[in-house]
Amino acid sequence: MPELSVRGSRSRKPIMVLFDLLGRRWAMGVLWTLCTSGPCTFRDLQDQCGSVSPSVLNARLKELRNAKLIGHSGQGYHAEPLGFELHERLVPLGAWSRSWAALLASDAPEARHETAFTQPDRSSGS
Amino acid sequence: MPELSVRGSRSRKPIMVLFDLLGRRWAMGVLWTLCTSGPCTFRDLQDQCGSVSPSVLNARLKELRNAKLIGHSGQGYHAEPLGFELHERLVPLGAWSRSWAALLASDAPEARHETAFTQPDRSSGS
DNA sequence: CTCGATTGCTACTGAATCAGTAGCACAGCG
DNA sequence: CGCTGTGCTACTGATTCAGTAGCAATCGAG
Repeated sequence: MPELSVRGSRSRKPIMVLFDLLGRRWAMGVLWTLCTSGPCTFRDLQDQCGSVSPSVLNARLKELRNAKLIGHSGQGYHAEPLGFELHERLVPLGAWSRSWAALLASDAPEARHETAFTQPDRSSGS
Repeated sequence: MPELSVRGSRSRKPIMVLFDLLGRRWAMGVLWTLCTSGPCTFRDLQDQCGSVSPSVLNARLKELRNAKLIGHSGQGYHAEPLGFELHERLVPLGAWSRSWAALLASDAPEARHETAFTQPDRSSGS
């Protein structure tokens, strides 16, 4: 029963519980898409998020639904009030991320092929 | 070379790049700890985050450093200006998470053993 | 310098999660 | 009935994570 042992939100602090929920592949992306692109169907979400695996998408959808962040109606999936609230707190991140990305790009122009974080090497100690 | 192929931040949008960076185990937790508990050593971080694997912690540390969010001095690891900026945007999440957790707890008091998201089961026992 | 303690980090194994593909059940339409 | 669209599950292989052990370097004490 890995449900009650592994991802036990290592802490009781709500912020850590939230980080545990959002710190999963596509969790924030799905919420963001649902809040910015309006209601989407399962397959719309797959397409807009870059062909996520249906298994993973379904898992995130269930978790997000259990967290009361999103819901599912006849028109597809949609963000619920709580989800929009969280999204509101995430919006500043979107603005900040742009200046941050610009700074990173200007600081290491030749190193930002893809992710820019997972460098192949950082040798040259000291 | 998984560095340039897998986690390609499925999108070019900075927000998705950021979500890709933060959407990993302990990424946000490490930054949060560094910003709230001040400079920490490698092992302090391990302890305060709940015994993270050194391999994973080291990976997050490298990514966060490449992202210019944190740095490493003689006194241990510490958040850099950029990291504090991001933390500032994360603080509202902390406040919101508390009311959210309270709502979730009052809505399903007997279901919030641990994570409250990963339901133990949903497919009738067969 | 040697001892012991601390720090930063790597290596290894097994488990959990993720990606990618195929396919099924159900509903609406002609 | 056949066709299309939607929601979702199952399966396999790859990636990531957890947990443990251990090593090189550093620092204070003797």
